[in-house]
Amino acid sequence: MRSGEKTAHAVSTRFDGLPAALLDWYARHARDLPWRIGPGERARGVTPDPYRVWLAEIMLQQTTVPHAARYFHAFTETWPTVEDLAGADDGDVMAAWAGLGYYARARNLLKCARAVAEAGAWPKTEDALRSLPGIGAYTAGAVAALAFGERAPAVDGNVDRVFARLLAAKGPWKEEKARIAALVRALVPADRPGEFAEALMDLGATICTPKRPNCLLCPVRDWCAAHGEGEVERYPVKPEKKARPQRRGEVYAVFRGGDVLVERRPDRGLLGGMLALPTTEWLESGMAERPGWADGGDAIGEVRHVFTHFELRLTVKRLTLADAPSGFEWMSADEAGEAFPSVFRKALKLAR
DNA sequence: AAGGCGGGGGC
DNA sequence: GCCCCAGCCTT
Repeated sequence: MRSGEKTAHAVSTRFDGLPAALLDWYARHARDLPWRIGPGERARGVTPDPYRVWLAEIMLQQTTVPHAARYFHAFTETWPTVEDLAGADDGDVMAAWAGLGYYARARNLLKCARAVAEAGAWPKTEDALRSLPGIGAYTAGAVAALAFGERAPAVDGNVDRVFARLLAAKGPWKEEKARIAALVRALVPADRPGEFAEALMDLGATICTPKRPNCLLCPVRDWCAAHGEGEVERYPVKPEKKARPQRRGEVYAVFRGGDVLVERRPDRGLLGGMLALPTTEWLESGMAERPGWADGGDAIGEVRHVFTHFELRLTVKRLTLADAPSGFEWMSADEAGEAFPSVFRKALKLAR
């Protein structure tokens, strides 16, 4: 027997009964989330609004449920349909996303909404969804399964962890993830792909947690190789992370009455497209050049902020100017504070 | 294939 | 402090 056949056959019987056991558990323990319809409604043929499913999935990328939920309510209140969002002002959307992070998501959110509004309808297959801005492998599968009932897998960090444990996956993490993706695709039940996706995510979020998993309550424990080994928390085995370097710079809180000086950051790169305070470059060593108009300000303190790949210490200087330097403009400090990403919110709060 | 890209909460 | 989280895009 060729190894491919052997693997495929082993997979097909190894997890017999797991989807049914998982769905049975989900019928009793599904989380009630704002973008979901319950198992009961789904059984009566109700399907969720693709716009709400998509919006939630984008917000949930690398983001916790409680954090995303607050933004989900605000967005659906302000822009109830994808056509509403497509017609929104860019700055309004970026301001509404402020504080949620990974701002390329918001830029792609608008691109995607406008593409869908222009087309007049959502693409309804995994492959077609995958080609839209901001929709990758996970989100395409999730929207296809949840909103359109396609037999597609939704493999996120939760599902990777669950299957790393079921398989006691000891190999290189990249290879294990590819193996898991293929396995989950093969296991999706044709009649209930959306509930299967939600069930796996709920299992990962509430039972098969990163720390102290609750194996006693796990509906798929009988299939779990890691539980058999008695070392569930050992999995998944991920590559080591690199240390975060330190960067430093200055940021300027420049006031004119109740207004503060702001700029719009370029669309690419860190905090791209976001409203910002004037700042020097942020360097690991050496002193960044200070703009001439910023000489003479009072250093009033320091803010620290952690980004994905570096830690930042910013000296905050406060000053007043009569005229806005080229490239900057005045905005009410209250309004600016709402539209800033977190690092500039911290600096403004310190300076006020 | 690897690295850039936010932010908050749990422990 | 360190960990992780409903990942995607660019190079």
